[in-house]
Amino acid sequence: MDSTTSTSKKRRIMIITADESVIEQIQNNTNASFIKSIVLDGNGDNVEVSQSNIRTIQAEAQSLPAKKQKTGTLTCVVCSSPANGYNFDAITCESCKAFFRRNALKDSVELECRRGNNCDITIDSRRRCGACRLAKCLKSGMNRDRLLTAEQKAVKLRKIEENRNLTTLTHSEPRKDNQDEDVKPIITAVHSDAPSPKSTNLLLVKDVADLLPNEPPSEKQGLLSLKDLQRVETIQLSYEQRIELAAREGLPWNPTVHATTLLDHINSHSVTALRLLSFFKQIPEFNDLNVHDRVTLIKYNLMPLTILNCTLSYDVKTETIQEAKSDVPWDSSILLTVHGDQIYQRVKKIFESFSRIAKYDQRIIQLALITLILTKGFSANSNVSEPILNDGLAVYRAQSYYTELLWKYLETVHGYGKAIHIFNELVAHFMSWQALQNYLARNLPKMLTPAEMNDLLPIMKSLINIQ
DNA sequence: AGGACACCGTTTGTACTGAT
DNA sequence: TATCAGTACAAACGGTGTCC
Ligand SMILES: [Zn+2]
Ligand SMILES: [Zn+2]
Repeated sequence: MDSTTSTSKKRRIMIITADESVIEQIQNNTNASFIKSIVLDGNGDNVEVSQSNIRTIQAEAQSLPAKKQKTGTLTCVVCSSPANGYNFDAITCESCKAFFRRNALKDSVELECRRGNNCDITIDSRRRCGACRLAKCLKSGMNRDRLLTAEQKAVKLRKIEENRNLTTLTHSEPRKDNQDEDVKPIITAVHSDAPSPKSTNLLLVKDVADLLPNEPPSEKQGLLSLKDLQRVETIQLSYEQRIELAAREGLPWNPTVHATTLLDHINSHSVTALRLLSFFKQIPEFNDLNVHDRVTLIKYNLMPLTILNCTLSYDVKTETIQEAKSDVPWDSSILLTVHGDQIYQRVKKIFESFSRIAKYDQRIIQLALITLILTKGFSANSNVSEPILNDGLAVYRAQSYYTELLWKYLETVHGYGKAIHIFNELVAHFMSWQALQNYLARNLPKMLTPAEMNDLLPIMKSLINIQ
């Protein structure tokens, strides 16, 4: 583009470009009040873009300082009002930025055009139709992915809060019993601009509210960094991808087939196990371990993790577990018939406890799964001697990393108090599960006839550890 | 019937904050 | 320092009820 010289009173701007957004940028490149009058002028009859491609603009007599020019050079690609820079990957004005932040995740039901989905969006008409404005935002290159997720917002908030605490602590001597109640604003603040109660985007509101700290952690350090959060997100994705990955490598059992006998049930479990394995294989620290150690960890730790793993696919309503859409859902009745009511109730209690955590935040369970698969001697079965790890240090390092990640995630996202509570719950119930699981593992082979033992899938044979 | 107007929840625009 | 997410808050909007 070219902008030619200007006399003291007039400036002529010529735009030569195929990029409409550039044209729009240049269109309104002087001080806002003046631009407004120009736009109003042409807008009475719905300006067509071509008409304003080349436009003569009179600059105000007063000389504009350089800084003014700098902030006024850009034009919103959505509505053509003055812009400052990129917002969500497009050059937009502040109001389109705010609009996009508030509406980008709404669907066509919440934002519906009352005309023909082709409303013109200008600085004056932009607020007349949210649907078309959002459509134009997206068409103009604004990117939903640039919105921070609830978790990311919580992380950011925590960081700010942490900094505040730190600076106030270092600046003023800590007073003992301070009755001042100026901690609140942070908490109320988040809600004020959140979607209103009427909006259906309640999930987000709830998320953010839940994520807020209840009490400031006395800890000064060790909160989740953005990288950490991305890692957690990747882990969640890996977990979701396990189904497809496992399917690609081939399953020894058809998960769409209903299992009737105990043998069938056990064999059908190979699908769950292989999927879980596919999840772990996506974890770099796990995958980098040497083969022997990997096999050892899987062989001794995978099956006990089933109870945790299943909570992620548990449907509270139907009380069934279903990992993939096409899978046959199954329930706990087999446990009751095989192990009896007493055992069943104990397992159920533990399961429900984990299930509550899973329902609260699946990522906690996913991180716990990784932490626990990396836990040496986890099966704690005195009868079976577990092989020694080749590179125990690497396993230990990986395990510490994920333990810490889990803790940081818990503390940052759910707050210190909740983190303690959840962590306690996880550990306590897992310890009782260990004991119970040992008992079950020892009993299971007794329930099968020798012939059935023979029909066990090889993978299940090795996972159940018979011999 | 209908215009003027207060009321009130929602939406929008803008100033400002803070991390990177 | 510049940039770009976010929050805070006030103005604008739009639907509703009330009075005349
Ligand atoms: Zn705009
Ligand atoms: Zn429209």
